[in-house]
Amino acid sequence: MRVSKETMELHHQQIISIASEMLRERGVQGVSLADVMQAAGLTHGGFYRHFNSKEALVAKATSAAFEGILDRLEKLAARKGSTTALEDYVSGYLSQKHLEKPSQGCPIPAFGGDIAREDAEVRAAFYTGVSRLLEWIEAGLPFPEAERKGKAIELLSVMVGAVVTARASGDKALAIKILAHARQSVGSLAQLCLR
Amino acid sequence: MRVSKETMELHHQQIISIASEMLRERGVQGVSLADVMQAAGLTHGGFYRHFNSKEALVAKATSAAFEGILDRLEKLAARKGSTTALEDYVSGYLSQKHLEKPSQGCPIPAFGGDIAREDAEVRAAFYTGVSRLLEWIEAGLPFPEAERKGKAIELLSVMVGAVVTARASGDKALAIKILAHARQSVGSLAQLCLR
DNA sequence: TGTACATCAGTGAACGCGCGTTCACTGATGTAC
DNA sequence: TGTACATCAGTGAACGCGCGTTCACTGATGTAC
Repeated sequence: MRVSKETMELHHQQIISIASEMLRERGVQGVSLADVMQAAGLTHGGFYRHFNSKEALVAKATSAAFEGILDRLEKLAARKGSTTALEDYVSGYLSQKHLEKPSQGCPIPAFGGDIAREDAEVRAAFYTGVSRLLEWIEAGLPFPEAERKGKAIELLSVMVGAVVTARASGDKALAIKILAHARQSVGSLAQLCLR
Repeated sequence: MRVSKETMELHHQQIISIASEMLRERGVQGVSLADVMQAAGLTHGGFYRHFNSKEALVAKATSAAFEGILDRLEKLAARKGSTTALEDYVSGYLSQKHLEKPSQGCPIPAFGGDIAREDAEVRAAFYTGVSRLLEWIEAGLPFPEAERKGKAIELLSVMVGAVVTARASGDKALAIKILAHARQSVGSLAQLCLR
């Protein structure tokens, strides 16, 4: 039966929010519309009142995943300053918690590998997310402006690579070792600056 | 109809080889047994004379992907020396060709993200591959023994992260920029040594 | 403000499709004599 | 070495299942008077 506009908007946001977590846990092909709708307390038939296709949801959920993270990061930077915020971000990124709980974590190691196979809408959403994330990282780097972009890319690469490799290793001991070495590689940001 | 032992063995190897390429192109869930068997010139019904399940094939194909790469790398190191071989490997890894042709490339950025969701047999195959790759990288690093393991992990992390992020960015200009900065970050191995 | 009616969010069954897996069958291969 | 027969790799149809998507229906919501 029909629900109020407010309820519908709530359902809409819940569908996106649940999809954005499931995407990171199971990958694009691992998420089924029936599962998403059930988790939102709805039946799968109603899905097409909210989105034209699964791809459309994946695009929105991808944007939402990046936005959720960037909102948190921007608040953190406003509170602690951009460099301290970046230090916190990096240490959280390379933590065992992030390794084991992809649903709340970075979309790049979680389902970045699926993106090349998706349609233009999804790829554009992912691209925007990656770009904004790089800009936020740049802002926290204590380097002269000319070097920041490059250093931000390097930093993100190490972090993404360490998490992908650690998650994929399938071995807890090796995973922990990989994270520890990545932390060492990234070092304190002050050390990064001296390189 | 029945074929000779030699023919069967040939088919077996073709199935594995084709699966190892498809895995890297489409991910675990994107590969169907019917597609693999058709590409091998067979019908899908015969699959179970070769493997007990799709997972069993994925495990074998994962091992084969790493083995193919490690064989090539070991020959390269024997010919050019382990450090020069490593330089070649790194520059090939961070090339546009590797970006665009995952089917012949490294399994970690290609379907590492899928591995955490697979069964123990597949994870073990992947773990073995990652470990052997790290050992090969170590051997080429001009560092004192104590630092090598860590540096190998750092180097692999940057490379994996750059390729995942570049492929996922969905934007050619950004992808090229990411690879270029990763190349710069890795530097020549001589510079790496001085850090 | 109250009533009559059009709208449409959500339901649940159904669709065609491709998946992994099974199986009766075929006929060349491999083996026992 | 030659023959008779058992084996079994490969075929192609079939299975149950879950997928994305569609649709007739329901009844509360929102609106026009």
